[in-house]
Amino acid sequence: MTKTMKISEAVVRRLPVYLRFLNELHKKNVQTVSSQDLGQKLDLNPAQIRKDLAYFGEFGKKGIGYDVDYLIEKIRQILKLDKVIPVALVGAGNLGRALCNYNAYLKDNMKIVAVFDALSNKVGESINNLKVKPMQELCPTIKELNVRIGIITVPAAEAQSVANQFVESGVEAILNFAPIIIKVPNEIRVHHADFTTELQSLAYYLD
Amino acid sequence: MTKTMKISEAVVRRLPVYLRFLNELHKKNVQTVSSQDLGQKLDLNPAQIRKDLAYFGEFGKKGIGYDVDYLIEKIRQILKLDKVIPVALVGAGNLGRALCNYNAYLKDNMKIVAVFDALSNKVGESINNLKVKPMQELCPTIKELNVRIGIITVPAAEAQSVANQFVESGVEAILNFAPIIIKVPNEIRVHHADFTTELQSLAYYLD
DNA sequence: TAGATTGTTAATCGATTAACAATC
DNA sequence: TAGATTGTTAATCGATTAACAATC
Repeated sequence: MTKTMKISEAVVRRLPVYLRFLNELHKKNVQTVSSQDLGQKLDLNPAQIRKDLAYFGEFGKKGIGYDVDYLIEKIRQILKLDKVIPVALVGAGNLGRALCNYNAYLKDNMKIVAVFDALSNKVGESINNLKVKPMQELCPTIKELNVRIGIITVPAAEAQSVANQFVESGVEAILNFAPIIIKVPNEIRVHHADFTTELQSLAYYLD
Repeated sequence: MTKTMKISEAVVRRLPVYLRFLNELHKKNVQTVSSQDLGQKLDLNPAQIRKDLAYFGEFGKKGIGYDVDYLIEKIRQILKLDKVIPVALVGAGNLGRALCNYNAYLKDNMKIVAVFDALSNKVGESINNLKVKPMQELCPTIKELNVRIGIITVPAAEAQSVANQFVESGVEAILNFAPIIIKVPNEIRVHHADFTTELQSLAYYLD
């Protein structure tokens, strides 16, 4: 079924979750896993997991399940994590620093290769072996390092301007942590990762 | 339509987005807003916005739109943000510190009132006027301060244990930043805010 | 009154789940 | 062979969007 076909966002968002758990199984030397097992651990319906994977190919064996290592390889390919993806981050505040230091965890081929900040007292600081650069260097650096994804961790007031600069520099996708909806051309993908929204929607479920 | 009725998660997640934008309008002294305006700014269908709000009451005026201040008040009530909600955080690493310092932004009545860490060298540190406490004090402190929401910013390996302690202490909802699915009793609400997942699903959309 | 915009019903669209033949 | 589990179709469920009468 590897045809061209719009895969729903919900499916795409589950793939990294599968990948993460498969990586754990790999570390534990588990060879094989069934959709049943996966579903139980990830709180998902097994049929859904099988269907998700089947959009991209026939990765399992009937009566057996999925080979862990093979499935890891396949999901990495699907998510384009089979080669290193250079990422840039703007906003060397607390959150930005946290994400940079997480770099180690971003093993699956995501690598923050440049950090920028508008404040001159931040510029030149070292974060996880990266020197913070001034905003003027954003565009040339992004082009030079072939950065494909941009992360925004600046205050809301500056987020749109940073997004514009990312777009002009040729970034293809943006992860925005600022609490504001940023507008970009259709061909650029934006994900919003705003934890105040997350926290406030949690409050609804309090008794 | 203020009946008891299961409101879908998708609806609840949009409410904080509305609230945030309405707060902006309020600051600009805008009196009234239509679902049309809202939809355009937030990239949502106007009909959807009207429907979302209509689950909770009749907040608009036909031919006019919604009174900004009144709608803010109503959404705050719906999200239970009309009184202060005490929040606790475990894990005083980079991410934890970032969230604590964000406290200022959490104006809408979410307040981090306690921070914990398992490492003795972290304990006693001051973050945003809060002293980091050792894990043994988690349960008594949470009960004393009536903490209702817990935030987890520890490594994946410790996240489940922290969640268990939150649950035992009487926390009602958890926001988990650790890259692992944590298991809790049904009556506890958990939201996962894992940015590696977010970043990896972005990669899918690269050309 | 004419124009605008809500609240709500009906229509559409899409995603999840159940069921089962195929097969390891 | 008997048991397990996939891939996939069909059934269900739920969410989004369109349309429009009500009304400010």
